[in-house]
Amino acid sequence: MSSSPLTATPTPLLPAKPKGPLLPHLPHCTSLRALAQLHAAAVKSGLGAHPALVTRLLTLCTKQGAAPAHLAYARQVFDRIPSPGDVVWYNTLLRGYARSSDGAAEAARVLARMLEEGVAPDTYTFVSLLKACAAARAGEEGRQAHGVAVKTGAADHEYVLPTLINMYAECGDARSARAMFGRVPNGDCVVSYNAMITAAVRSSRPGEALVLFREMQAKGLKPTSVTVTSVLSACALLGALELGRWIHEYVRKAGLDSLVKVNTALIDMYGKCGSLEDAIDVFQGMESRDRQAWSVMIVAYANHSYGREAISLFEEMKKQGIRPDAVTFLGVLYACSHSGMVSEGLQYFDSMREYGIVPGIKHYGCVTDLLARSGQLEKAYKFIDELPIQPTAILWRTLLSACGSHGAVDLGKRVFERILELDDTHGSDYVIFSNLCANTGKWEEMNRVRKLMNEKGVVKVPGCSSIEIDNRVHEFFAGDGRHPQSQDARRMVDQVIEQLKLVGYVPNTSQVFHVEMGEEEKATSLRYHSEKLAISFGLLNTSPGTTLRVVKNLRVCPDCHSMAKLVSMLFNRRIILRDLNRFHHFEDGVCSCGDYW
DNA sequence: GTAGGGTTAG
Repeated sequence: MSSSPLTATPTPLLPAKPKGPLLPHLPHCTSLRALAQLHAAAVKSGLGAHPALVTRLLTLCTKQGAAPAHLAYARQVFDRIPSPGDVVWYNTLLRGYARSSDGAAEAARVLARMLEEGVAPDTYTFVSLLKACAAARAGEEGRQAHGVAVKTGAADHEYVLPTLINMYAECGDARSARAMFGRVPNGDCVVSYNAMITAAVRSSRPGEALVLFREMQAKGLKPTSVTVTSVLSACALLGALELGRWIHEYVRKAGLDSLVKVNTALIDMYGKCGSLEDAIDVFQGMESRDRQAWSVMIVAYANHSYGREAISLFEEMKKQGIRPDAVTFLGVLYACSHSGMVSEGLQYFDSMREYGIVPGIKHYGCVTDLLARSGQLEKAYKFIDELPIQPTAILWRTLLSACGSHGAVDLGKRVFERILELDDTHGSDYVIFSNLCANTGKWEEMNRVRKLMNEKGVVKVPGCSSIEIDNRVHEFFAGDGRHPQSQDARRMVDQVIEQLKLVGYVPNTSQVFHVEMGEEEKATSLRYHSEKLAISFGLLNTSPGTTLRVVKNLRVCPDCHSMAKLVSMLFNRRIILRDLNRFHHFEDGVCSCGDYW
């Protein structure tokens, strides 16, 4: 610091009439204090509003990653100028607001001042202004900015239109976004398509994203790296492995396979679509990897129940000097909780502090899961109860589900009541608790819960599983016969169950209970759970040694899990079973999750 | 200067 020219008296450093590359040391100075010093000196020598200095100051204060304090300082500098006449100054300041998440109101004030001063906004002005509105989800400011853009004729500019689309989409106004998209001449603008596709993915409408993607291809528009990353996200949401592979092929042909973001999206897609091998291949083939690339691979291992591998990757990442962030730690904690690595998980949780990461609700959720799954149920209850932040129903739900698998009906009742205080609309809470009652013989309590469930009109979603054989996807719903070969599949389930019984398989207790209660329909739907139908159908149509990839979009029940284990051994198949967003790999009677799930 | 990758539980 003592050798820095900034600590010397700054005044002589300022030439009377700065021109050309002003103050050679200025671009290197990033501390607010040093900047303030320079500006004060400039003001003193009457150069406070010198264009080159102001531009330089504003640029430094509003650059990527600038602290909010820098941005506030930029505003101060700007306000000191008696009558700013150069549109570039406004634009530079606005660029700063575009990069912050709460600068929409300030940005709108800057536009107002421009108009007051009679400075005409240009296309750059609107791009930054609209970006600021999008980042802050400020639809009202965005609409006003749009109005001004229309008046000045900037609204249909090739850079402004995609920004408008994005702004409306981010602010939740899909109709206006569509309307802006409709203004694109012939609809042949890749960036506008990208904005629309991205918006669809971000609001969880992956199907819509794919429709747009096909439409742009039909028009002969060439997908860019941005297009493929968004479309890969859509594939990940849908579990569309084949389309994902097709995009991967395109990525290779188009030479986009060296881009870190594209590869990260590929790893994520493969991980979420159930092909861990392909995810690993992409990761290993990368020339360089950033924090997100490492994180996404760790999350993929964790989601496939390969906890040890996730952890060793995390250690390798740190060794290579990449700093983990909040998401990386989520992957690590998740990995620990699914491999029964309780003490390691708690240690990693504590180590977050060393990286200056404040745990969020999701991290607390992982720790709850870690404690609860391993049977430390009271400890988990206390943990949630004493959180520094307000727990959500999700947190209690995690504990309730562990109470279910540990048969802890008394604690389960307390937890169930905590959940109802926060959210009484979630069907699975009633199901888990009533099953817990059934399994522990608390029939009266169980009937009470069922009645409550009917009173609340809780919606039950039928379980659905699909399996792909020879490029055809077969869909099965719990207990029903809508698949043309569902009768074959059912017969196969019965056969499989009979064979499994010989090696110690016991059908679950609630199924037995329903039969005893004369509730045939419920018993049937349990006997023919969608994943059982899909697995059995897979057995009918493949030969030993093949891999069955079964996608279930709801939770897999313990019964089906133990069935899949035995099937993998008895019928010599590898089974990859999707369980919500996780995957279980069954081989030779063993599951990758080690039954920690 | 436009658009893009990773986020608990059930």
